[in-house]
Amino acid sequence: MERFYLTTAIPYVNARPHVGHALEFVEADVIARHERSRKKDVYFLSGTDENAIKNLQAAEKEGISVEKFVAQNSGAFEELLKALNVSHDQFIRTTDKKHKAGAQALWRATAKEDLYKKTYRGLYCIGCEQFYESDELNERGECSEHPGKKLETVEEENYFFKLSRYEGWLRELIESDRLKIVPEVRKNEILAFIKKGLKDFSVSRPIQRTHGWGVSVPDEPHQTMYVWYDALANYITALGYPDAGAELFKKYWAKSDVRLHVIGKGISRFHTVYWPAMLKSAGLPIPTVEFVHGYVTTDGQKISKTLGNVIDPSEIIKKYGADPLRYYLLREIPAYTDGDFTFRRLEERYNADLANGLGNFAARVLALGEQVGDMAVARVEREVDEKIKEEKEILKNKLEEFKFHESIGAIWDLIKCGDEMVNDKKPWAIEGREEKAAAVFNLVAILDNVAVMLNPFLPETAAKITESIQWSGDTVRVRKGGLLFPRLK
RNA sequence: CGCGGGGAGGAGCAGCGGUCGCUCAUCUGGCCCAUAACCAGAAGGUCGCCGGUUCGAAUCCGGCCCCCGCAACCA
Repeated sequence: MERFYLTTAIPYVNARPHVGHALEFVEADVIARHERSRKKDVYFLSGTDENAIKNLQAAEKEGISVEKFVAQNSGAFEELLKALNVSHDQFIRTTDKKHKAGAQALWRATAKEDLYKKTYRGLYCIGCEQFYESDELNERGECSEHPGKKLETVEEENYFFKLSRYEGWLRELIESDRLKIVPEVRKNEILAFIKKGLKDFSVSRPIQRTHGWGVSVPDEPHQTMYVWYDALANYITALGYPDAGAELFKKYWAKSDVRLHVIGKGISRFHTVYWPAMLKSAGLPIPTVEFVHGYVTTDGQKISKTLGNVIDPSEIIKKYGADPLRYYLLREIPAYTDGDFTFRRLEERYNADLANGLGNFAARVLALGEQVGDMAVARVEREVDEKIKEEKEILKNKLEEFKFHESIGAIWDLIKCGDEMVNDKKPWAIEGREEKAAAVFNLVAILDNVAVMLNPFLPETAAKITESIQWSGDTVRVRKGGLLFPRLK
């Protein structure tokens, strides 16, 4: 059986999840559910990245311990996954002991010549506890967060990773699609970045700055791993790396047919440049595909706390339900670029597509079905059958390219076709019971297939439809349930 | 000259060399199984501006204007 491993990125937990995180979770979930339905052996990982220095500062601001702080926020992410009905198999936290040990093992496995110590010298802001480049500062040479505070020139010794050594290899890897980056725009972006020349990057921080928060460098008690170095490792530590006997690691990393990372555009460099190089250095297989989605803006603006336009996805779910949010993210946000979220648009989509489209089609077919009672299972009309096959093919092909918005569109094309058929055949006016039942049967078949196609996208709704169509031997009976999506307002 | 994306009817998008297409909203007609839903049809655009290539350009080339991202710890 073909093996398929996929992951979401593990978000930072210095704040609660916003609607953008929901986009990535839902997209990854659609892939996972779709591949499972195609009888692939799927393993789906999500989790949280908790070892960043910034968590220390954020926790301090709220006056709680950093452990408690990250646990709280990590919990919020896990709850969001649940509320969205995401079907992940594991949720990893990078503060897990297992993960930390795994990250250290990856460090140890890294080729000796790739890790070296170097002195770093830069402008350091005591307030922010971070380095700044001179062009990031204002005219007086101060950071925007702490005006009036002079930056200090600080010198520290860090470990560096010899990324430069992998320049040619990475370029070939990506150009040849052995590591496939979707969409093309992102592939080109990364190639342009590589062609400019790769610099070695710092992979550790002195413990004075991290206060011991994070994963310590093996045999170097005074150094903490750079948070990205440990974070990226989550994709394999979750599977049991480095334990040689770890079944999951063998199955879903070492010998998997597909290793897919679903990530946002802001972190593509880490995933398509650093991460493959780190794995290569440690002699491990690299990912096969990386899908880079765009960002969700709200009212056309970038989501940011300072703008105060952060939308809490759990609020949307509470008000409209999980499937309507899933639908909006998948249909309204173009898969390859940024998309906008507004409540107005959500309500428009809800009424037009979910209530009037899907919901109403289901209601009229089920009502007709209930009228005729038991229907004989027969071959569906050729025309209908072909239409169903055609739309299923479109759905599958578009999904393989991660074009969620176009993929889900195929289902609505089928619904449209079903609606036309109802108007055209007028089953309610057919006199003979047999003829009437036969006409309705074709409509039920369409609805049934709509449910199957809908399953990866709107699992709750798909299940409701499936429940109301009862197949038993050579007859099928239909039970009209409540409204799938009551119209708003 | 830092890199990239984009400017299309009221809104959002597909098209990327051959009569501007789709969805939503609007109007008219049909239907009455259905959630004032569904079906058919209509109206609405000089495809950012200027110039060029071409028999022919939203589509290719050059210039300009305007938005928006990224620029090595943002999904």
